[in-house]
Amino acid sequence: MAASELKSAPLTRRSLHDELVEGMRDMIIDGKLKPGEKISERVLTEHFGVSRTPLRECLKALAAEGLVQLVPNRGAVVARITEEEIDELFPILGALEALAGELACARLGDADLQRLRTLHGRMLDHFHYGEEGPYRRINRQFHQTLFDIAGNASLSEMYRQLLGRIHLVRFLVDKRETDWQKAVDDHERIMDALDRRDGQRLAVILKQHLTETAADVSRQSLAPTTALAATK
Amino acid sequence: MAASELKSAPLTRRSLHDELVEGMRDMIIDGKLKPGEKISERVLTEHFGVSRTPLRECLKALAAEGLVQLVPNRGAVVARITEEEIDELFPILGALEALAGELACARLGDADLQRLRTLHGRMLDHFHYGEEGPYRRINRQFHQTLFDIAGNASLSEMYRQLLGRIHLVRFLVDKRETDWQKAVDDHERIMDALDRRDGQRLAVILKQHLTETAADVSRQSLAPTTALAATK
DNA sequence: CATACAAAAAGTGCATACATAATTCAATTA
DNA sequence: TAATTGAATTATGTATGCACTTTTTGTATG
Repeated sequence: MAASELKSAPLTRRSLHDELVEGMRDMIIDGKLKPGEKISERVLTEHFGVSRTPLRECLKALAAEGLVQLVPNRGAVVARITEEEIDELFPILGALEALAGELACARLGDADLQRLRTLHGRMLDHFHYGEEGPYRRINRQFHQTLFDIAGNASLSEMYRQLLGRIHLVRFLVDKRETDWQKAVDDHERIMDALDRRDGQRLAVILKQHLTETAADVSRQSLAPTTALAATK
Repeated sequence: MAASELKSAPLTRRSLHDELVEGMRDMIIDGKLKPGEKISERVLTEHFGVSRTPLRECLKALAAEGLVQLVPNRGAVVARITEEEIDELFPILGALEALAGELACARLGDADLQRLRTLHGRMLDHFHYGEEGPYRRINRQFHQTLFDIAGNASLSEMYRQLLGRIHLVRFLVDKRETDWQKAVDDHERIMDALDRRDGQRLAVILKQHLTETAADVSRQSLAPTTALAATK
């Protein structure tokens, strides 16, 4: 309409509610709020310096996203992921990754391939030096890049959302080196399929890759899950 | 308000916000609120007989679900689906269906198979009599049953959510008989794969089935989309 | 000492009130 | 008459208040 000649930065004025969603999401993903933990409206309104209204709106949105669980008349708790849910979510993640891989292959440019190769190389380095944190960071980046290349924004968004829920297990998981080795092997095969631009094969590998990860996670997460529940 | 002496049904006391989400979802899916249409808080609070607070909470949730679009300082509108989004969503739906088919095949009991056969038969009948509405109803039921059999609640929920968004195009689509014939052929192949309990094949067919549907829809939806935008 | 009960405290759910941004519409001017 | 401006209206965004539910705590009782 009218004066759409936005001066310097009038854009930043997002709604309070939106910033809260992002802030809360980060707090949950970063583990400042742990799965199963009660979400006190009073504490959080003070922390963010807002009133209850936008905070509660934010909680509804996060609940729809699956990061928060609302209990009638008893407020909200950070969603706690169960073993069943893990078993459910990983196959879905696998299907989405497979699709992303297929789409990415179909649009894969030389520059894209180079970018993935670089990331893969850095992952290998971190693996050989046993640097698990950095490895995982680059790993996430690799998969994210694959989705970016796929060029399906809705798919990326679903992936991000699912990953957020699944990362709730990260407090419970202690990946062993044997599994790590297998993951690295998988990534070799992923790169190979990418090099050949074989979307079908890539899809199969990615799906299988995720299935293995699922088996790995759910095997280890059972006991700590219940332990956390008891945490005051 | 007042006398909440719910003797017989004490369980039903869900939060007001929850009921609103359901009500609004129905209104959108049923087309009482059309894509692109402005959502007036005043009108809806009067319609549902609630205050703005729970209604606004409900809108945040629906926005997270993708059925509503929030415009800062300008309220909410029913999400309008674009051609790009359709092209993005159908492959995702295809991937989810493929996964569901695979999982369902692995758990398929004789009773399940019988149930699907019955539904398939009814679909064929409706097709031969040219009853498109009933055909689609049973068709939805068929696919829903497939997801039920798959036994992955998270997958079903994602399917339901995606379908909600995709159904926003239903005001725009006018499926032709040729396409319908192809869909029916696909369903024959789907039943065949189910009979053989061949999950791999079923996955491929379902995925392809959805891809065809996507091509069908997006071809016809372009013009009416913009037309609707102008609707007062 | 454990249990049961009741009153108080705290917390949630919803409604209302206030502040601010967007829209409308009439009056003024070119 | 068309365009523009600015007050008035309307709507949204946030804060606060009230009613009701849940939880806690203190007290009495077995």
